Formats: sequence, structure tokens, C-alpha cells
Amino acid sequence: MKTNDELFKNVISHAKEYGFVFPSSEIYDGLSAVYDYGQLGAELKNNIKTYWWKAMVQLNENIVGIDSAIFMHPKIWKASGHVDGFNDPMIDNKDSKKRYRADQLIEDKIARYEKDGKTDKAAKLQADLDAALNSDDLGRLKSIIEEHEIACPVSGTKNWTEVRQFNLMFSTQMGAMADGSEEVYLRPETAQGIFVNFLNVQKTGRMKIPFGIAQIGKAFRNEVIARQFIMRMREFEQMEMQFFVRPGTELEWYNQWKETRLKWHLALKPNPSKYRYHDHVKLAHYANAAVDIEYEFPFGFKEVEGIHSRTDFDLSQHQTFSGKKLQYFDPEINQNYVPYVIETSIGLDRMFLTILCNAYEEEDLSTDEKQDSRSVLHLHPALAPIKAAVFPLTKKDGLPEKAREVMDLLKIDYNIIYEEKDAIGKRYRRQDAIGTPICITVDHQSLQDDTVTIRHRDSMEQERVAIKDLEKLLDGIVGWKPLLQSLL
RNA sequence: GCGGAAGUAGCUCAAUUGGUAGAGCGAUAGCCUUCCAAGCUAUAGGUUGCGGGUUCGAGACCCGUCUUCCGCUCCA
Repeated sequence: MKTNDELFKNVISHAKEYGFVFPSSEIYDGLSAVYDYGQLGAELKNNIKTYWWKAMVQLNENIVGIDSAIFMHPKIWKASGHVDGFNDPMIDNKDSKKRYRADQLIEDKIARYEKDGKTDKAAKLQADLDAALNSDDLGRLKSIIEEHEIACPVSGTKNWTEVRQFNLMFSTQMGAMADGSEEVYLRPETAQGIFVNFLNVQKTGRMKIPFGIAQIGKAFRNEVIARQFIMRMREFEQMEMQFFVRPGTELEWYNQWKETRLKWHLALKPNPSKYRYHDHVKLAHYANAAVDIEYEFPFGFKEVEGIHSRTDFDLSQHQTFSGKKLQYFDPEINQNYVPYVIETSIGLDRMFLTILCNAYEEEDLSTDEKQDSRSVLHLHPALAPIKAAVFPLTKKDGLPEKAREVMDLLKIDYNIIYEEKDAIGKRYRRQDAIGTPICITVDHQSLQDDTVTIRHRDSMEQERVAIKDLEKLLDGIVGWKPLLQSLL
């Protein structure tokens, strides 16, 4: 029996060994919490994106997709709350190993002074705190904590580290000259690119509420702790959709998207018991309802996708900060309003990891006579990096030539691999390990009657089919149609 | 960032108290021509994460550093 820890380690080494995910800059010792997608990983990732894009944009006539820039006007992050909300002064207690926000520790002390009737002291401390925060004086925060003898609530000691600033956002300089250039951020989420284009899309696309704008793109967060393989990376990719609705109807839509999104996950035929909703008790400043879709990874249930009812917070903020009216005239009720927003936001890398964990199996095929096992990725056929492999049974007697013909017939529509090295069984097992759903074998009979054997990955069963029927057969198994139809 | 564990070939791991870095799998080329891995032959692949130190001699001991994993916080 494998422990979950071992299982996860095996998934990670499998991902590396077969070209799905490599540590970034590996020959230079790697770069913390950054990973590269390899030749098969890139295919799988693209397929996940395609699945999402088709499910969102293609299947919903009131959703359109955009691709906004990673660089955006710095004021956007003021408006969104990222500049102020994610620049926290942090301090650690060396004895309890607990981390606190320095300003919150001081706030707690102020509250205690007030409770004890020392209102003068409380007011003085509050003023000191405000002054230190406004001037970004971290040293002053530390000295305040020392002066007022603030102790760790857990260990009770005053053994503190220095106060450090943790910035969520990466910043860089825009403009070639070092001086006079402007500091810009790498976006920490793709959503704001949608909000600031709300009017552009609504007007040019003649969109009527309710409607959605979808986007897939990279985002960057300077995580304090980035862990668990590609679960939390500093550079990651999001697939987000913001759905604009009439105020008052948002909870209806919230519930509908909650269902729709889980259905999207379950259409890939994972083990359904590994999925669950997790309602947010503590809501972010912009939300009036929020739920996570969680997957049970080997290291526990973790968030893969979030569905948030974001109210009119973002559009209202941008209206204020930009001075531009971000409203919609609703002819049905003859009113102007700032639309409310339901957001569905899924981490592409997390989805990738979900799929990998779910697909990976070390299958025991032992019989009484012989011990046997195989590593297999039970990927949904539509997501598999390689759709089919074509093998000549042997590399003689004109079989390779015939196999090449079959390959040429199929490679226009699908990603196909050709192999003639090693015994046929070995070639089957190699394809199992990378999740190829179908292997097509050309044998001596093929030369006479134009039929081949099809071997299925999951059941390992074989059937004989005519070469002329292969295209249709692949369409039915590895094509997008069956998967997308199951969403309707 | 703090604490704990670890880092040897593509992968999994050996290497006696400090004494010449090895195996299996995998890969490549060939043999065999076979419908489910582990048949035969040959070949390639390592400044033992990196940098110092102790020693006649370091994969092993000491210091530093980087990376990964496990805990503490937040998130997609």
C-alpha cells in the first residue's frame, strides 16, 4: 500500500520522466517555485485550455473571449485594492514560529489599552502606528512592538524577528531609461484586464446583459511560501470568466455558475468523490458570496477553482479611479446601472495537477504465473497529448511503409506518434505511461485486407477495424465532440 | 522567513570506522520478428547540487550557499 506522500512523489517524477513538467532552469539548480512544461505537458496544457475555451466561449453565445496585456496602468492595482491590500508588514516570533502582521499585533495592543481604560496611551499608540504605516517605516514598527512589550499570544515571549514587507506583486520598470521610467506591475490576476475592457467589449460586441468575458493568461504573485510542485507557483496561468448581471440577480447566477463549473470538471470522468464545494465563511472585501471547487490531492483537499459573487466592487472602483462611467443601460427596466459580477476563476496549473493526479495509476497486472505491472495515465481521451500511436508489428516485410500510410492519413487531424522500436508489448506500455488512448498496429493481415488492430489503453482490449474507418473511430473517442456534448 | 528531513547516471538506489564511484531499470545502435514490460550483444551517460575548510586522502566529517520535500500563513 502506497502512502499519499509516495504517490505524490511518484506523480512528480512521472511528470518529469515523461516530459510533462520540468523544474525551471534545472541545469542552474532550479528557480524556486517556477516550473516549465515539457513536450507532453505543453500539449496537455493546451488541451485543457481548449476544453475550457470551447466550453465557455464556443458553447455560450453570450460569452466572448479576450486577451489583455500583462502590463497595465499602475492605477488599476490601486483601484482593485492590490496595492494596499497585499503589502503587509510581517513579523515572526522565533519561539512559537508563528507569523503575524505587525500592524495587527499593535492594533490588538491598542484594543487592550482601551479595555483597561488607558485611552490616552491607546490614542498615542494609534497615532504612532498610523505614522509608521504611512511612512512605510518598518524599523519604527519593530521599535513600537519593543517599547510596548508586545508578546506573542502563543509562546508569550518577545523574541521577534525584524519586521519585513511582503509584496504580493512583482514590479518592474517600463521605459528603457532607468531614470524617468515608470514602475509597473506584472498582473497578479487576469480579472482586471477584463474589468477595464468592460465597456470596449460591451459596445463593440453589442453585448446585452447578462453576458460574460473570458480570458486565459499568465499572472504573477510573489508568494511568501510557494510549495507543492505546480500547486502554487510564482508565475501561473489563470482561466477566468467575469459574468456581468443585473443587480439583484447575482445570487441566482452565482448558483447557476457554481453548478455549471462543477459539471465541467465532472465531464472529464474523474472520481466524483474527490470533488467537493467549499463555501467561504470569511469573504473577501469585494464579494457577497464565494465558493471553491476543491479536489482531493494526495496532500488533501485543495482549491482548484473559485466562484465569487464580486458585486459591483470592481467596476465601481474603476469608475471612481478612472473617472469614466462604467455603466450599462438596461432597456428592459429602462435604467442605468453598474453591473454586478459573477467570477469563475480556475488555476490552469492546478487543473493540470488535478488531472495528472487523477489519471496516474500504478496498475498491478500480476497473474499466478507472472508478476506484472504498468504505469498508466487514464487521461480523458480529448485531453491526451498524443491521440494515437501507430506501430508496425515488425519492422520488416513492408509493414513500416504501411504503418506510415496510416499515420499520414490521421496526422492532419490528430497528434499521432509512430514507433517501430522494441517488442509490441513494450511499445503499448510506453504509450500507457503517457496516456495515449489508442494504439493502432499494422500486421501482415493489414497488407492483404486493409485492416488493423486497435488496442485500447484502459481496458487493454483489442479489436480489428478497417483502415478506412479509423478517422471516424478516432473522432468518436478522442475528438472534442463527445466531451462537449456531455456539457449540454 | 523559521524549524525538521533530504540532494550520488534520465529514474530507483548502493558504496565497511574517511581509502580507485557501482547496480538495476531506462536510453541509443544492432540481433530476434514475436499482439501486451523485465531474450541476446555492444555503447553512451557522474567535477557525488555548488563553494570553501579539515586530512596524505572526502560521496561520507565541518562551515556556507542553492534546490526540493514536510509543518506555520495566504491564495488560483
